[in-house]
Amino acid sequence: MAPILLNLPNQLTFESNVAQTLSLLERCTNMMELKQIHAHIYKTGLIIDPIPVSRLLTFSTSLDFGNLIYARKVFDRISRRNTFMWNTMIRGYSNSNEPKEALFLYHQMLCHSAPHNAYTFPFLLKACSRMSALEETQQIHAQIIKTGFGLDIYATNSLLHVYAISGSIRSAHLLFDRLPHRDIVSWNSMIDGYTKSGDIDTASKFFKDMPVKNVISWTAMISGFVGANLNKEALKLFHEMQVASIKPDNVALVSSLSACAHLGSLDEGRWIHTYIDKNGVEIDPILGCVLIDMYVKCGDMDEALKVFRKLEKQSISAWTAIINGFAIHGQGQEALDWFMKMQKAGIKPNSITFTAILTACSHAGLVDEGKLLFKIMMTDYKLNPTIEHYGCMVDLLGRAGLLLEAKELIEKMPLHPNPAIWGALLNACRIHGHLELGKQIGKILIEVDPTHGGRYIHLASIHAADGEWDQAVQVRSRMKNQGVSKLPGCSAISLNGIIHEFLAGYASHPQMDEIYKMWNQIAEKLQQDGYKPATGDLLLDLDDEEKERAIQQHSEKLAIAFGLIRTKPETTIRIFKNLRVCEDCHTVLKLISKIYAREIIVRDRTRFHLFKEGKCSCRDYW
DNA sequence: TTAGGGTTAG
Repeated sequence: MAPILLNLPNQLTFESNVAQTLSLLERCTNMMELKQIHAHIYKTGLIIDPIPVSRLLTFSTSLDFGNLIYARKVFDRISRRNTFMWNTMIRGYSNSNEPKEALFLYHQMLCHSAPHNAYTFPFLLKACSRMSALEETQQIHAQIIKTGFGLDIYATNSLLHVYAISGSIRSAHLLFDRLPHRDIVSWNSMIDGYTKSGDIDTASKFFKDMPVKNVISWTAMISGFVGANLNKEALKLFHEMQVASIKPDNVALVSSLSACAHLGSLDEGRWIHTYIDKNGVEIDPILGCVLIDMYVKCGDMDEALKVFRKLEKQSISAWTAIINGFAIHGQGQEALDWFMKMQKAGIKPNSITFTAILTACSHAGLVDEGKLLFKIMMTDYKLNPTIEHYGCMVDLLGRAGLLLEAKELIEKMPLHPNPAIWGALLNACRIHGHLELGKQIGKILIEVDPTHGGRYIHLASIHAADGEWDQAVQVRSRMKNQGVSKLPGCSAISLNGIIHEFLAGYASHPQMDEIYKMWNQIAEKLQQDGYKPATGDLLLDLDDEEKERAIQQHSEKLAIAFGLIRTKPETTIRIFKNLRVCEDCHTVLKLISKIYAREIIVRDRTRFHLFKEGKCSCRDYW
């Protein structure tokens, strides 16, 4: 380690020693150097001077290079601690993974009758916000008023922020209304609080009403829209932000890229990537990860890999995003290869990496590999499986037809099964025709998830598949009586940067006549190829002709017909669907890829399907 | 000293 003290003269006056030591502390870049300076401070008697000691604390509590344990040892040995020192330690803990310690320290501060200042409360409240500690926040709120800091904008804004994001948005709103002084931070916290409480309308109202907006206000609203799955609104706001001449920073770019990933908007995503390159935006680890994920979810693995290779440092999240990319593209072996590569590069997989690799095994039918990975995750990596991992395993076993094993896993798992777990098992029952078990699980699912329309549809379709039409109709009416609606199937296709959306059975597009005409042509060619509509997925008690008509109006069929009209021969057609592709549409898309010699890429709710020459990349395993 | 970001099963 560099001997930082080498050039320090031996004989110094007290004053010039203070000056030179402070200058050394300013240049200090790591704990080893800091320890040398600390020894020097001790040896030369500077330890009685509060300024160098405070600087020691500031450095050793810093997030990047600090060592909080060391800082605490220094702090505990200081005989006369001033408010700055207490605050520095409280701030250190509030940013650490033991924010509770900040509150303990504050308690000690009170016991020592050390005076507060305006900096004490924001640090303390930061600790509360990290823990969502509402009761403690209320106590500190009282303390703020008692000690006369009730009008301090930093203290009140910090309070507002904790209330807003810790599940007490009403307290935040009350406080906001009573504040004699509000600034942009107060408004931004309200926007963030309302979006995090799921009330996007009130958040929008605050955004609209605020007198001045900065990049944080715009980003809080954009990420609020993304969180509410209103990705189109998020991108619209991103554009409005450019019109308002607000320069997006990394956080704004991350939120907007995330919206592109959800929508599958490759063109928009590319535009943002170009913006990043042109403006020399530094790709930090989060931005890098989201950029990869955007390309992954828009179906462009090659570009995702290019971004990955160009990253200055490949973080665990970047590796995970790539592995997940291969997983959802059904390239199980590549996912496994990258998982090995990652470990060779010295990166230890985390819990999310295992979710990605188990998903890869599940989508590719790699049962033995998945089982082994699930085991070594616990034994070798000491990671406790979460509900997500169990979800992957139930899906992996269920899809492979090992239903009993999947059911056993659910019964034995130490966590309470959630709707997703039952959903995975139900899907397996549907694939493998285990109707009795399917009915049992369908009933359980409706009980645990009564507001989810898809659950009723599932159960009704299983009854229908078993010819129990009365039961199917009963489930449907129960759904109707409960006021639950089904999420309509929606397929989107992007042409020249414009997204065209199609809803199942809903003739909303201006070119609908042309689209139906095209579909009739397609249907004729399909028939010539020996295709018969598979109506098994339909739950309604319709006659066969009606069933055929209903199935012909599935959104992906309308989107493909439109894609064939509007794109040149041989162009790849990309479709994004909000639900799972049905069996009939899957068959049809395979045939169209052969008859029209087109590559068709469909991203459904869970994965990508690449239809080419009459086959699908999922090998009909989805 | 206070406010906004990511990768995760179905």
